[in-house]
Amino acid sequence: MRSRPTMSDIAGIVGVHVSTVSRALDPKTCHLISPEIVAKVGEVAAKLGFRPNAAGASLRTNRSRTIGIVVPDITDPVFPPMIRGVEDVLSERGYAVVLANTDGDEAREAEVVASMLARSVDGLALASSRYEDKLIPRIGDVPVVTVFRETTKPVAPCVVFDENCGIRHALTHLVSLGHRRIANIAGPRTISTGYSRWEAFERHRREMKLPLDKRLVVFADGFNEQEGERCAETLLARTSDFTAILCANDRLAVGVIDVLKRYGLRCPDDVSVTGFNDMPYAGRFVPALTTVRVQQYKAGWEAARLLLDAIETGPGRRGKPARIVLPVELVVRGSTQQVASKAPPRTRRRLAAAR
Amino acid sequence: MRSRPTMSDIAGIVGVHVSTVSRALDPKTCHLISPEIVAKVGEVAAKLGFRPNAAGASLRTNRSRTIGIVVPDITDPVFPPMIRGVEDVLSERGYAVVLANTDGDEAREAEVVASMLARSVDGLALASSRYEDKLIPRIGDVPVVTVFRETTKPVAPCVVFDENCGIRHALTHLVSLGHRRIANIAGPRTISTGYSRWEAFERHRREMKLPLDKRLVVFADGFNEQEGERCAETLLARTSDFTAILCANDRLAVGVIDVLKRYGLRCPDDVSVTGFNDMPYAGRFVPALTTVRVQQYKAGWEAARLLLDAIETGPGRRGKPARIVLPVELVVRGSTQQVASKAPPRTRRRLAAAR
DNA sequence: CGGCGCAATGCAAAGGTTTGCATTGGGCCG
DNA sequence: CGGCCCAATGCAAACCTTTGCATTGCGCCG
Repeated sequence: MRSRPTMSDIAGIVGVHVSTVSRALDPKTCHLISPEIVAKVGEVAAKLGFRPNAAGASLRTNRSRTIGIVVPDITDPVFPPMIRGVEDVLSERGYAVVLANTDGDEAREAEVVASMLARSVDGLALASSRYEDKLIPRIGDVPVVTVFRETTKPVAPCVVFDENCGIRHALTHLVSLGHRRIANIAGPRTISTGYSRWEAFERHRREMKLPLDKRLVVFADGFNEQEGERCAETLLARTSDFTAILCANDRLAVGVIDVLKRYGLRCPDDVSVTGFNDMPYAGRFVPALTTVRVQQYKAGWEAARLLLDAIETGPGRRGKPARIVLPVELVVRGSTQQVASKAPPRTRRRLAAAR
Repeated sequence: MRSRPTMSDIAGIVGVHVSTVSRALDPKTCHLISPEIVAKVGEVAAKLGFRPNAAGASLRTNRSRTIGIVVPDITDPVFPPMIRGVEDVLSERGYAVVLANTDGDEAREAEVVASMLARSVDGLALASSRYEDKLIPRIGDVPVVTVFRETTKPVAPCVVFDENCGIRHALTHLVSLGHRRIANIAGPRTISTGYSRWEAFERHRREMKLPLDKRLVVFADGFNEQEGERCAETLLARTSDFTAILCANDRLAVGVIDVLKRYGLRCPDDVSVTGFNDMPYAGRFVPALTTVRVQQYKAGWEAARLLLDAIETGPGRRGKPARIVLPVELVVRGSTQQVASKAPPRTRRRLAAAR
């Protein structure tokens, strides 16, 4: 069982020095070598099934043609399209992608980033950063971008969505349907999306002169169905004096709708609900989710481009890091509807009956 | 800007040889070194923020503590849970995961596998293999497992589902609802799941003495909604003499249901439809999908264990490779229903009207 | 015809870690 | 008290590639 052929093997066969082989095989340096030798080397390499040993190259060059992607949980449907976007850009340029999940845990994130740095990744795409992130500044000299999220201080380039605009669209839509008492299931404010969607809700609520009622705002501790359920329970325990619920994300909305149903409230007949992200299949749910569409794939795509720029132009740390804001789009579906004129009292009655 | 600290740096500070540092840092060899030195080395390493350079280690040992996962498309919801299962097992043991998509393209798969081999992955989990796979035998001496899929010749260990049992459950369920004329949207027979689900359908159709009608079987070229739509169109163009459609996977079923609706046929009122996989959120679709639940996460988990075994026990190529078959479970939801006594003629009439 | 420059190739070091073998020193047994 | 063994550590090679510099040989210009 011969082990993997190396450049020395090729050099031996062709009868040249190993450095010649190295140059012949590299498109950027093969012009230095006579065409015949380049041809012969290529031929022998192919016959032997030669594959350059990445470890050797990495050791010498301190680069690995590998980048890391860190997400909270690949099982959350918003991430796969983003990851795919990154991979599509990068694999075309010969980069490999190493992936890790953190479950939103800060310590775990530090671990996986360390493990990636140990593997000499050339760049990192973080979709798991917190709004006040302590980790990124300590990463040092490997390029980092954040995707879907950003940090309070612009410490790394980021690709984010126009959250403010998205929330404004959703709220405007609800108001145009006659809703005035609108609850907000907000995301965790420790995460930029959670924070800015909540902030946008408050801003536009004021501007649209909707009534202020602190009971109508509940903060989730995570972006998932379970938290959506918990928050809906909390909300309903406080009051049922609302006709619509704006949720900071689709999965929260799904959980909320489940609880409404459990309490005998129908969506959208009794309560309209909006989500955010337009996650895959959101249009096939029952009810089909009215939500804000974001370009998940594009975000990954842009993040990868940013990363490539940073990697290939070196540490151009001049001025502020780039901040790409992708436009969003409201998608109106079945989970929102014109407010029923007599909705609030009826809601209350049903709720009482369900207890 | 100091570059990354190395073992030499630590050795210099502590005043020992670099090999001593190496041994002190490795849990498997640190018993060879006096406890005081181990402590001091650990201390200095921590202070310096030392991270072993994986390239150096990999060069020396020919192992990288990295494994590769190859999937057709991470955007297909069945894969993320599986990937997560692999990662959970592996990351705990200090392995990193590199991920690649192939879009089911054979050449692309060869490419990404080559790129992973160049990076000295210690193992490969393939969810993209074809039934007659030419690639795996050429991989050589790095352990491979296939997940979700298998090959005709048992050339590598695999983790698959009990497809036969799943199809039997689905078919039994439909028959118990009074369906007799049942169409089959089968998957590509070039893929083991496609092949064995189709084969199981035929076997159990015979055993249950359901009528044989070749027009009722349509083969998809891929497991996605678009192919589901195409196949449904094909089926309807041939005949509408059926009351149920058994689909080889959920995404096909989703596409099928779309087309039925477009033709004015309601699911489940006019036609019952079953899927396979119970992909995430399949229970929230409209109609909620009756389908066969498979353990995606568990499959990844088992695959990772198999891989670890193979990696750590060396090439124990004795006997046939392991074949783990995970049990499945029928999940009855809203897309199937008792056959309407007058369904077939009515179906036909509606179909005619839609044209 | 001599010298210069350039094209093609060789040389050797470097990069960080691991590991078989060598060395040292101390303790223990005979 | 001498010899032996073991524990602790050092030494050096090996893993494979890249790359700055050296070398060679040839062609061309002056």
